[in-house]
This record gives sequence, structure tokens and C-alpha cells, in this order.
Amino acid sequence: MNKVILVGHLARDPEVRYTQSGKAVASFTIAVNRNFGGTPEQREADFIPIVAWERLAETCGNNLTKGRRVLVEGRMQVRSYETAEKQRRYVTEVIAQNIEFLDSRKQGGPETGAAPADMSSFGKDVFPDEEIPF
Amino acid sequence: MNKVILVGHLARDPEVRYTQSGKAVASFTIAVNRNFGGTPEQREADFIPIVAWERLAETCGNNLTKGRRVLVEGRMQVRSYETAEKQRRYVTEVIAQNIEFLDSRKQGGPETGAAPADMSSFGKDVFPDEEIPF
Amino acid sequence: MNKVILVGHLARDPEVRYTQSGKAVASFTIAVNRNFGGTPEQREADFIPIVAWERLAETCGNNLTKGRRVLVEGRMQVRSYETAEKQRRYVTEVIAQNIEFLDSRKQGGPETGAAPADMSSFGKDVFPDEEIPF
Amino acid sequence: MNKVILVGHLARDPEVRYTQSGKAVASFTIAVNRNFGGTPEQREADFIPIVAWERLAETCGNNLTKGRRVLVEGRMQVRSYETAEKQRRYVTEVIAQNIEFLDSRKQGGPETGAAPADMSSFGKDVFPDEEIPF
DNA sequence: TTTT
DNA sequence: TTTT
Repeated sequence: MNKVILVGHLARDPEVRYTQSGKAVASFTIAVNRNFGGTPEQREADFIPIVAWERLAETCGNNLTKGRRVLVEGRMQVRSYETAEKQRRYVTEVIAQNIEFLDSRKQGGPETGAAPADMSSFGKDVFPDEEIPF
Repeated sequence: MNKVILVGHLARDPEVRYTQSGKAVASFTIAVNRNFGGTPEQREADFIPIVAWERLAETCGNNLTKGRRVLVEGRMQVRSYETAEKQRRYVTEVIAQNIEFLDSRKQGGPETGAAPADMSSFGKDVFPDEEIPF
Repeated sequence: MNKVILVGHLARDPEVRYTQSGKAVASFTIAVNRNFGGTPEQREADFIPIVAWERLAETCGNNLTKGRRVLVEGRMQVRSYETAEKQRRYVTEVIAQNIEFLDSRKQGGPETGAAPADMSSFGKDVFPDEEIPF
Repeated sequence: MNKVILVGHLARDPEVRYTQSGKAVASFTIAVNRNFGGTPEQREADFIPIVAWERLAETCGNNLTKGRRVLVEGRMQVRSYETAEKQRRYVTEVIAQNIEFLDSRKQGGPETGAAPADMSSFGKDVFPDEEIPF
């Protein structure tokens, strides 16, 4: 069991890259507000990096922009890499398995009078044997 | 919503420290196996740092040791700090809100014939204004 | 571990009642859409009864109306009762521990130009020794 | 989002049935202890019906017996049916998407000296167009 | 730096 | 480095 559920706003537009073998990888950061328990003034947030693969990556690239609100279901993953100075460094990311778009419509899009619709995209749980491209 | 649920084994004994004001803080790492979906041979794990506060910290210190299996419910938190070389560095931890001890008894303890009992400790969600002591 | 996380729309206005001892209890039903995986046309939903206690109950009564979208975190509870015909019947409800209001503003309220704000209410986990009043 | 995570013990052996088209369906009930917050004596439990489909159903039938401890990840589903007396009745079940077997070995099986192994079975999220057979 |  |  390695389950993460987050609701937050995109802190920046998603970047979509492709692995050697052509798999799409989207990455972005979401700001998850905390402090609901504290005084409502001092709003703080955790900025959490999200990674999505394949079809889900493409859906993110096509539909999400900075500021949009999403619910992300995924798992925590710790990646390690080596710096130019031969130091081991660790990165923690959430590998998205499922993302729900919580805003009714894409930002900037024409506000249709239609009832707000949930959008949702599913991705199976991938453990690709390829590196996440930087 | 910032929710994490993990099941894993302690990769090391918990360390319990105290803040200036005397709050207990336990920290340890759990190994969460992945790859259940892949070939069963290549076992890999994510090593995820856990932080518990106050009463829950003390329960961890008194009851958990390396190797024990736990279910951790908490939230992801990203902390930043500055290195001696004035570089900003980020650490991601899970702040535990609730831990269930999934083994029947403490390691090494006398195996009582008693029915295995779930142990569980609850901690309220703390956002202390104090630093996590290193 | 008994954890439920749902996102859905209120199928009716909340009803707030009070126990003998004066504890507030709110109950309502949310419609949780499914079928995202299936053909997008055939929308179906699960109608899931939610119960909130005390301060959280009052927040629900004061802020939620039919149609509003919420994220509910809670636990599943099965209650049994006896019918007039002496038959045992079972009801499954979600006891809310935390509710996030996912719409920017209360329904019918004046649409302020202000940035949409997340509202959130917390309730501790109650296992009251009192019946849920019908 | 319709997510349920439960840890409990099987209250009875799973029953495996087959639909018209040959799909396996396992059903069983798990006892999820509560009251951790209350006095530790008065142990109470919620008895929650679980349904698993296809490959996951078969894994349950082959590996689970009364008393075993499991972690169930799934979604809540409300089914309605009509009694012989033409009354509409509702059943709430958890449709399992993933089950982790939390005991090292099958009950009654020879206690091997081998290191306890997590077993895990995955099922995709099915919304079959067939009835759950009684 | 790691668990079973 | 950040969102509302």
C-alpha cells in the first residue's frame, strides 16, 4: 500500500517530455494548502511535484494549466541521482495514477452555460524501466 | 486534502528527539515495497521518511524497532533548508497522523499465546511552529 | 484503518437534528459519479449517505445545499435496527471526519469577484454513545 | 473519487460464484475494529461486505479463509433490488480493486521458516454489466 | 545509509 | 522557483 491523495492548484504549467522509446511523461507541481487547522490568515502550502505517464501525461499536457485545481491520486516515489560533484541526491515525487480536474472548464476557455462536468483520466500503474527525462 | 497511506517495514529504529519547548519528535524511515505488478523477482522499495509528534512520537519510540511492519496515515510535507554552502535543499517527509502496528507483538518480545491485537495510536494533526530538530 | 474519501454532489439539502444531550447531527446524501472508465454517455452514480456530528454538522447545515460539490473524508459504519415487523435491517453510512467544500461560493450567494476560496471544516473522530436521531 | 481503504479480518470464508458469462465473483465480509479512540475494552467492529471480480476473485477464493487479515482498497457501491414483497432494498458493498494479505501465511498452512512475504493481487476497476449472483 |  |  502506497497511496497518496492530494487536492491542490497547479503552481506552473505541465511540461511534457518523451522518453527514448517515445513514452510521454508530464511533470508539474501542485500547491496544497495547509493550515486549515491554524489561523486562517497564515496560508501556507506544500509544493509537491507530480509525474504522469503515457495517456495520462498527454491528458495533463492538453488540459491543465497553471492555477487549475486538481485531485491527484498516486503513489510516493523516491528517486536518487548523482550530482556533477558525485553527491547522491534524493527527489520525492508523486506518480499519478488518476487525476480529476476539479474546475468546470479549462482556464480561458469559453464559459459554457452547461452544467459543470467532472473530467477524469485514468492511467494504469506504471513502473517503467526508463528514466524520467529531465 | 493531503492524505498519505503507506504500509511498510521500519528500515531503522526510530530516533526520538525533543524540541526547545519539550515536544517529542520521532523520525524513522519505512521501506515500502513496490513492483507487485511487475515480475515478482525484482523487488524494489521506496524508503520514505516518517515524522511523528508528541504522544504519537513517544508511542513510536516505545514500541517500534527496525523491521516492524506498520501502516502509516499522514500527510506529505516539503521542508526546505539551507546548506553550509548557502544552497537551498528540499526534504519531503510524511507527517504521521495515525500509525497502526501490523505485527502482533514487539520484535523479540515473548510470544504470548494471546490473540494478536492491533495496536493503534492517534495524534492530532499538528503544524508546530517549531523546527524539527536534527 | 477504515478510511473513505469521496467526491460528489449533494443530492439533497442537509438535515440537522439534535440528540437528547444536544449534539448536532447532520445527514445528507451525495451522488458520486462513476463510469469514468466506461463509455462517457451512460453516467451512473452511487448515492451515499453521509453523517456529520457536532461542529462539523453545524458547518454543513450552514454552508451546504443541494447540488454543492464536496470532498468527504470519513469512515464506513454499518448500523442495524429493527423494523416494526421485527426484522433486522442494516444501514451503511459514511461518518464524516473532514469535509472540503469544492465550490468557490455558496449556491445562490452573490458571485463575488474575489478569488475562489477553499473552505474546510474539521471534526474529530466521534463514536458517540447516542443513537443517530431519525 | 470514490476510494475506500479498510484493514480487517475475514468474518467468514469467501464464497466464489460465477456469472452467466463465466466471470468469477468472490464475496465475503470483513470485521473492521473501531473504538481505538474509546475505552480499549469495549471492542466493536463494523462488518463490511466485500466483492471481488475475476482474477482477484479467484485469488481470494484460493488464499483467504475466515480469520485472515487483509487490507482492502476499493470503492463503495450501492446496489438496489426488489424483495418478493415488491419492496426496494439497498445494499452497500465495497468493490475491491486491490487486496493485500497481511498475514505471512495461509491459516492452518505449515509455518515455513521462510521470511514472511507480502502477497498482493491487483484487479482493474470493473463495472460489469452483469448482476452480482446471489 | 536501509525493510521483509 | 511557485497555486487559490
